[in-house]
Amino acid sequence: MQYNHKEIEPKWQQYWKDNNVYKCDINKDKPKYYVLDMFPYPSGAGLHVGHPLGYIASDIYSRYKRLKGFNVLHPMGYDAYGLPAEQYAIQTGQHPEITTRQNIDRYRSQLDKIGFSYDWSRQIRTCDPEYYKWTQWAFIKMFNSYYDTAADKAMPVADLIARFEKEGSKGLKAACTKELDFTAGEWNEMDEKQKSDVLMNYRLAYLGNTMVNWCPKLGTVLANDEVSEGVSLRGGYPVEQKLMYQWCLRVSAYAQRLLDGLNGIDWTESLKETQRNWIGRSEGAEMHFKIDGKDIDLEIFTTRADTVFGVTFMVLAPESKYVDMITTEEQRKAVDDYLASIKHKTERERMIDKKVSGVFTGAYAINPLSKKKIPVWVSDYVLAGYGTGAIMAVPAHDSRDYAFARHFDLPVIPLIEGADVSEESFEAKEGIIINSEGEELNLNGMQVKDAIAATKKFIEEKGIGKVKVNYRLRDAIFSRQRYWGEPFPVYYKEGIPYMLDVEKLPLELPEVDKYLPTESGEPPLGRAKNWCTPEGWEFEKCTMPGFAGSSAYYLRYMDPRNNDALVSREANGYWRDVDLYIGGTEHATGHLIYSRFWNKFLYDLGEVCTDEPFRKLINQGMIQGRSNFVYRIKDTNTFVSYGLKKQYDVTPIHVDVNIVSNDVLDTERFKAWRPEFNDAEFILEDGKYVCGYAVEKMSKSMFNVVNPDDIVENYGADTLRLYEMFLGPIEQSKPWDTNGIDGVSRFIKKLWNLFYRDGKLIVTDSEPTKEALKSIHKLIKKVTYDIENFSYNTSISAFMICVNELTAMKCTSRAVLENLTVLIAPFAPHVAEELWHALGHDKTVCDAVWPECNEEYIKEDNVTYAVSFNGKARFNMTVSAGTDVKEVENLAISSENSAKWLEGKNIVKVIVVPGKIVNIVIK
RNA sequence: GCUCGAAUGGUGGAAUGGUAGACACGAAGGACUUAAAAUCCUUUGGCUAUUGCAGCUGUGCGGGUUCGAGUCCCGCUUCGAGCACCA
Repeated sequence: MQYNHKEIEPKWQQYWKDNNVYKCDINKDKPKYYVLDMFPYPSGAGLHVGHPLGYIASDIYSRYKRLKGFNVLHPMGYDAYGLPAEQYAIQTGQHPEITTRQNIDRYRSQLDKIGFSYDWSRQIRTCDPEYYKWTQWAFIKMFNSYYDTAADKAMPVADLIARFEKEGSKGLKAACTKELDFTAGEWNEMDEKQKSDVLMNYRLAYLGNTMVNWCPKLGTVLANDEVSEGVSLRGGYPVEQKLMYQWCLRVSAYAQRLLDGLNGIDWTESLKETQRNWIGRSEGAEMHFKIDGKDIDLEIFTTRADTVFGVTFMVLAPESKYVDMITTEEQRKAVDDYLASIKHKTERERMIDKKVSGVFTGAYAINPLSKKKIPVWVSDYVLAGYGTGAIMAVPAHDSRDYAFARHFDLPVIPLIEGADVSEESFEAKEGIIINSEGEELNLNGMQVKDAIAATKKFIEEKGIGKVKVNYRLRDAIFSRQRYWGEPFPVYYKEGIPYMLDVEKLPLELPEVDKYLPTESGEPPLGRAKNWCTPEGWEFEKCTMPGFAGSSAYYLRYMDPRNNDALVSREANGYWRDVDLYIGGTEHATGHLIYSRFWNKFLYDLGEVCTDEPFRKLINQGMIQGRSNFVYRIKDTNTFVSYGLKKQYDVTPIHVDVNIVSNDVLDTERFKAWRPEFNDAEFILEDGKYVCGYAVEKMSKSMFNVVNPDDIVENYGADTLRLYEMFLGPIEQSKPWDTNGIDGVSRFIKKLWNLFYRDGKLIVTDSEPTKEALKSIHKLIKKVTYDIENFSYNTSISAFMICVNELTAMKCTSRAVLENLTVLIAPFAPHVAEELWHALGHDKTVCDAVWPECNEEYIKEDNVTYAVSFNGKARFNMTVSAGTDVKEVENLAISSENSAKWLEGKNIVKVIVVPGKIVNIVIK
């Protein structure tokens, strides 16, 4: 039998399916292991060769762990809600459900061809009502919870109400939108609406008036992680700031826990760093500056408390509530004009426009330490959303304050010895403090670090301010003015939102006639008929964002068909958390933050048993495209080969990489490719047309998309799997280049030929030779080590070496080849299954046991030392294994080869590294 | 601007502080073949030798630690990623 992937791959895929080989259930006799891929959004373009990279890596690990005796949970599903299907629906009128289902089917057939070991019985789709029931359920739970900052966990809102009834807001420690102050009596006097508004201030899922990223083109709001540099991540449309009444999740309440949790999990340092940046913790102080002549405390946040004596003015964000309160009559018009001038500017325009602008309010504040009067200004360089929306300006030591001071000719007082502030600000946080002596506090002569601490202590004691930690992480805006998403389980009665009973879930997405907003500007759900409770109360018309459905899907896989709980206690107690999670870095500040938040919330509720959902995470690199170019001589239809193009005036044109091999163009197929090239002529070099190349994003427009189906068709799934892993470390981004694939293809054939010659099985029961045992046990050791360290490319190299060795020694021993088959099974499951059965096994190779390395076999008989003089290797010396170190030293010195190096020299010392090197230091 | 990574042949990439370039691609030469494909063998970092065994040099740049540095430390350069009027 010849190796024929077209025959064996469909055969074993069918066998695995028929025998439910990859179905897994709770089995308390085995340790569990949970391997998860980030589930895909099924786009219309199908999979390209880059998508399966992470899936192959996780599949190898799953199969390996199974052979190691673990009960492995390895599921797959689809993140089915998303904008592209909806955009397509708007254009064509086709229901997004239909598009989504078609795309899912396409994905599934592509995935099936690669031979993954998913337990498809656990498949989930986020758009299935039985799935999103639990997304809605979690939302209700969040609505009914608040964050107790004393207990540092989520608690029921019912407890909060009980507390308000007894003692009002006194002494409450809770995450909130703004600090409220009321007595029990006041609370009990409030009507339903007022109470609802107060509670909204604390709920983890709340309705709030927030500045949102509004994208007019998409007709929806977007979360911070869905916007980059003022444009939407999807589509690249401009995004503007708008105040809207929206559902939000109080993610910020979990900021510190999200930060702390990073320390205990096995993620790459760069990914953790990205999350730390995103959470953006900064430790500082909140201070009060009195407004001169008014009973107003201006609250600011600073990380540089030591610089208070250098504050020469203050700045408010244009949106700050203080602006209106303190502006004097004389300045009123100037301030109003300024506010109007920036109001029509979008966030993006504000960012691009780095010109200094601002206006004086007419008011003065009193510096609490120096007691000096300082002017208060308004400027858009201060952000409303961070800190308190007001700053104390220290132009000597902050570049933005410096620019502002220079522009409006405000004083600059240097505070650090030797700092030259004539040209620019001095921002280093070190040096000796000067010019900082007040009536009660003197910082002069201190180091910056000590001065910060001393100032913080002082202001706390005097009640001028308090130490405060600020986070950049904002609450997640949870409403989308879209159709294709989870409906909120919310209805409104007289303007007050109420949650649907959990028993009535899921609240299914209704049908609409069109997927556009209504004429009155309501979201598409405004078109749904009878979108209200039986009593006639209207349902929420927004839907949930993309990250809603992906925030807890890993929990649902544990118990996907449970209709009574997101996941049963039993299933969650057994599977616990994801041991290995593989996916792209692009989710670092989106999904991976929301998921961790969601999980921590469910943990607080006692619904899940682990605080962190993903124990180890690997980011697979992006596969880029490798585009090819042909060079057309201007105004002709003649194409010149790469090496000769300099002699002509040429235009590079993208050419389909599928008609190019090793950068050599198939000219006949090129002519047939497109009508305009039918009569193309070529100027060749060495009889070939050589193309240029470039690394670009893999996309249709670059003609560099390589489809995994084509590779499977031509080379087989096993070759595709091996080659994707052989390309380089999984975490590294790299361009796809099909050229090297022949190498792994040859390897599989060589492996096959160890078992078959002239179509006949040549495996014998003969005793394996010592060399064969050594070769295979070295392989066992190497491959085991490499898989554990996700270094798949080097383990494939080891396979190649071993197969070459066994071929050279004509090894036909069953014992050796059986081990080889099990070792290759995670990488190339089809060929392994075929060979395993050929060796006479009835059961699947998935039930085999991973072989153990026997060190006895790989012990070297002889050990070769590199003998060097002063670190320069000069000759090799072979001694028998186990030779005493002292003896090795003597042999090296007395060797003939040493003679000329030692001539007339003194030996200073001799260093022997066991099994490796002898270095003789001479003088 | 701040933070984190990375830099090794023509290419993808190997190297617990111990003979740098494993493995693979590509290229060159050869064998088999009427021919091609497939397969197999040899060479392949650079330079000098190749009628001589060999020698020198070499992991972005400059220093340092060490008997010994691609690997550790300090200072740069370039590229990539994240954050960014965040006070």
